[in-house]
Amino acid sequence: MARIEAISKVSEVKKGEIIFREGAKAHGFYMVGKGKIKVFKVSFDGKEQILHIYGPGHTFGEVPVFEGKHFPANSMALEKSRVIYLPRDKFVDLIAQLPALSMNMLADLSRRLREFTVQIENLSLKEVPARMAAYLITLSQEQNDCNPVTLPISKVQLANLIGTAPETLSRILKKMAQADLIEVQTKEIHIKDFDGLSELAESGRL
Amino acid sequence: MARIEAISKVSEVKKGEIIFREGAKAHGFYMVGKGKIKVFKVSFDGKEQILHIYGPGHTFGEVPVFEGKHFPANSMALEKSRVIYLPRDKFVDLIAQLPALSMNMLADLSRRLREFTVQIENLSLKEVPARMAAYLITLSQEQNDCNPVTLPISKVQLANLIGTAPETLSRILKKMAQADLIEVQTKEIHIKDFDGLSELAESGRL
DNA sequence: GCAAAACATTGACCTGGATCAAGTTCTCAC
DNA sequence: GTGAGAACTTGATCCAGGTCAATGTTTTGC
Repeated sequence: MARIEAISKVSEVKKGEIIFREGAKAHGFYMVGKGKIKVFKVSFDGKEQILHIYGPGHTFGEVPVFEGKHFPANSMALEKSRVIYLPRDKFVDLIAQLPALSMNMLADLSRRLREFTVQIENLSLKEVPARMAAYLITLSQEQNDCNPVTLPISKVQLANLIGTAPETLSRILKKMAQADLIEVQTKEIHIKDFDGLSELAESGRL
Repeated sequence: MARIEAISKVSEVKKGEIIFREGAKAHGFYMVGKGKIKVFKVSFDGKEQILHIYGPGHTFGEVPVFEGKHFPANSMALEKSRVIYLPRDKFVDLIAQLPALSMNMLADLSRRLREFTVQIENLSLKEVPARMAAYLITLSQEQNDCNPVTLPISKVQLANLIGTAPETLSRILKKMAQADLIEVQTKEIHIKDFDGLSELAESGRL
């Protein structure tokens, strides 16, 4: 960590600020120090699909460090954040010196590949209610099973993350509440029927 | 390569044979020697989404070598194939001895992450005609721009790869032919309007 | 070389979810 | 605190594409 810090450069970014754009030439990658960063794709007509949201301690934008020269997606701060920049060349030197670091990177990239397989499965094989249920379950686990869970992002962003429109998300939360699965209060969601939600995430229809 | 061969074990698989199932404990990973292997997810009600199809020389199933213990998806031979099995432990030893090998692995995993971002973009932000056009363009590049291109897989598998139903695929190929973009003859597709196809892949509506 | 199975096409129909439009409720800068 | 602008909800409408069913065409195993 100390050696990584020695080669890094910190910068503050405002909410809504772009860190990098898809296709831009990459000379290094980033780590989140504080705040939330979304990595996302944009369609021809402006629709957006979030690939991942990163919080403190997570790195992002590493793909072009190891392969290709350009970023495969865009990134933007979802709130006032601090990001740490790591120049490619110096990081590659560091990897050569520290074999453990390369094993960590391999594990990290593998974990992301696993996450992407889940995201592809969700987008292609599940309907919106199932994706939403799956998201709530993941969220509940991340927030160590406390109840109610707190949505960490706006519902517009959440819609972009699970691949739907805000209107649809709104309707589905309402239906989930009507089915006594959850109780929604702005950003707080109380999970009333965890098993029911799991079933919905697996196989379900609302 | 010689060192890799020394630790590997070859086996022949029939068309339709499963190599590994999602969730199965992994003790190593695979390389294709001959034939075609699909890696795919299956939904609760049996629908299938192909994540990738691997040909000779490509490795697959590495994710659990570096992270987690279980395969994140299923794999099956699309035709009579030969696969080479590489035991995890011996491969990890090899990586420790050969730093260049770990850089190759990092590049390989990064390339796949890049491919998955494209697949997520396609599934979430593009309609079926655009996905099909994009597939044809990729295929044409893979087959060094020769015309006509040859579909390497059945249309059922192709539908599972681009995330649609065979019926829809059929209708879209017909529409593309009507729009004078392509000419279809069983597995041969002659590309008549490459630019039109590119436009369709980017932004398009048919 | 032929039968059976797998693959592919076509038509009719239905539905999940996107889009558009119009309100309502939050939130945050001043 | 308050007002402007996000963010969110709700209703009405529409359509891409999935499903079902029937038929035609290739491929394959023997």
